[in-house]
Amino acid sequence: MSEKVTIYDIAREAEVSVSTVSRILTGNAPVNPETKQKVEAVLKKYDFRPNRAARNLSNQRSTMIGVILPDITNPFFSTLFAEMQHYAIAKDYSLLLFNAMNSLELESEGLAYLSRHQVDGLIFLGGRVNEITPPAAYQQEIAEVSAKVPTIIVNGTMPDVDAVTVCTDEQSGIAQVVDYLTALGHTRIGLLGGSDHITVTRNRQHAFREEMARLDLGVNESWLITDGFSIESGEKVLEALLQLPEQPTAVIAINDLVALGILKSARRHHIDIPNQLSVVGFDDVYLAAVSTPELTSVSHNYESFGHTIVETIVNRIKGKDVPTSIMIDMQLVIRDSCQSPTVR
Amino acid sequence: MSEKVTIYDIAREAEVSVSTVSRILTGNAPVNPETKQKVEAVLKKYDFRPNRAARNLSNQRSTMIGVILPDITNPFFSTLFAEMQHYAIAKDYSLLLFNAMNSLELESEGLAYLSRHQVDGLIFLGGRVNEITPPAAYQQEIAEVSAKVPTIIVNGTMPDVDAVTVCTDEQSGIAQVVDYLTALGHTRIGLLGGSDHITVTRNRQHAFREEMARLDLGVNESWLITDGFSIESGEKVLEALLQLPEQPTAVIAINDLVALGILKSARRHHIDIPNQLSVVGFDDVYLAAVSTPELTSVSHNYESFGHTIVETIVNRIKGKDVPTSIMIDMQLVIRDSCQSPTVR
DNA sequence: CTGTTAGCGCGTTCAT
DNA sequence: ATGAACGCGCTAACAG
Repeated sequence: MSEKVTIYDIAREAEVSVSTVSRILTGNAPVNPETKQKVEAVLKKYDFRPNRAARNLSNQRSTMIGVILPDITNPFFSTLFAEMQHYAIAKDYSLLLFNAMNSLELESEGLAYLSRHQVDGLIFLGGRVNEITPPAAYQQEIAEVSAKVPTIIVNGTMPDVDAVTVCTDEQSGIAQVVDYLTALGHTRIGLLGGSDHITVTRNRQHAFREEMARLDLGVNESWLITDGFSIESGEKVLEALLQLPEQPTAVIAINDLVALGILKSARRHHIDIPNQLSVVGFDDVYLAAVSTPELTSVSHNYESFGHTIVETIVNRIKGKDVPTSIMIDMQLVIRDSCQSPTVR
Repeated sequence: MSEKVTIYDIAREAEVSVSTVSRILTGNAPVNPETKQKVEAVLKKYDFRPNRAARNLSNQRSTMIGVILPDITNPFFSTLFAEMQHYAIAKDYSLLLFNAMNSLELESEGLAYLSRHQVDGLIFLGGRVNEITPPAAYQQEIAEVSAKVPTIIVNGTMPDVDAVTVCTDEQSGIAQVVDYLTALGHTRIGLLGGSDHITVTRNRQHAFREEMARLDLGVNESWLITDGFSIESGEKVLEALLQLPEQPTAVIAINDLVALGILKSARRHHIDIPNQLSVVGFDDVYLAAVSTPELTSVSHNYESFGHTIVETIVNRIKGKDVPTSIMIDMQLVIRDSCQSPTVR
């Protein structure tokens, strides 16, 4: 793989010393314009690429940023990853991905894996950082790693860990949804999906209760049903909802996959959406735009989300000061899955 | 990031030479069991991890395998990637992913990117290797890279390029679908989606014609409608089909996303699936199992698919002989989107 | 079986 | 502004 040509080769051919070549390559020191021209000619003659391993060894860094996430198959993560990679490469960093296959245990292997690779930074999405009370051992692992390498936790937290958190403004996102639904005339609203031990569930439920209270609307606690984050979970929570004596006229799903499950289950029960029930998703993954009906959802701005994450970790790596906590806006995207409640 | 301890440190503490430590680390030479015990004690006392950059520099390799694919957001690619990563790590290799965002141009950047990283091997999925007549420049790029680093092309080809190809047996997959549909009583079958300039489209159309011919069934060429590979494409091709004077009783979609689009469009037109039209997908992505109705599809065995790809590239990297072309079985997965044609 | 030593390719003081 | 020389951490050839 390596083009066997080294800086010695081009130094010889350009009749200068290796240090001069190195200086030109790194731009870390002034070089006479003329000799610079001469060397650069040789450089491009051989299409020279400095050896990465040697450079890493000398620099004591890898210019790689590790990413641990629970499931690259999930459109939320894959979309965000794609954006992050785009910006990372633009900033001359590489993203090394570890897919934990939804296993908190495997995340430990991921930590070891990325450690072995001496990544310069670490981005942790989902998984253990989303646990409301993570096992001490898991917490300890992250604490150790983050003590050595700049770490940023996305949409999660980890007590006693020195990491920057970048979160999307779920509070505002949920508030926007509630405002939208109530403006349509809904007062009976449910919040479906998620898991009780996961922070995003708690956060969104909390935001929901707050906004409902602000509008002087009551929350029917039996309409907060948790089960998980998958399409299957969405099917189940709607089934559960239908068992209840009373039903809401609108439901907010913890994420789009759950919303899609709700849509699927509703079809089976011949419940017309949005006519009989309004449904709102969360995350605005690309599937939201192609479901039937197309799903109204709360969107992360994936581009600026990914940009901010990478920007932040790079700044931390370079030792710049960065806020310990960053918030990204969310935005309601209105499609076809909601309407005013019909009088029944 | 690096635990400042080196093999010199442990050599000193274990009272041996660095080479002995190195030998133990690599297992490349016999070491006295006793001294081995002694050293290993020190090794784990410090939880020693050899510096990767140094090792790479010395070994002239990176133990990284580059992966270029068009869209990590596509469940086919993300699922396959997850499997490949799993096996790669088990074999002590790392996968460095480059997501080309559906741009053939960006693939060139990806090639350069992975080249810079001196990956030991390259896996190319989709994109230019799927073009029936790729631009010469693109072909040239891959030829140059594959001359230096073992390359494997998945479900595609590239003329005049020294690369191993690993393909799934689309021929058999399509045949299984046709056999299944005809066994149900269908004789009027269409094949929807894909693009004319893409090999998989051509291959599957070819397989379709062959199997239909083998069964003495005619192919209505107007029922082969191409548009693309997305959900939106699926919607469009069904719309186009409905414009035709005659319609098939069953359609095979070029992939599951197209099939999902067909399902969506059918709902809008109040076409009951499978009652009025049977639909079969291809790839068996996880969405197939959660659509309404659940989609009958042809499945790659993702696990053995990913395993084979990684196994093959690793063997090539190690200089072992590998077949230049490998075929992976596909398997029909029957769900709810097909039934016997109703008499109309 | 073990120790010594010379690279691997590049960045970087320290002189000049 | 430029060059000589050393260090980064590890492997492997060469002695012993």
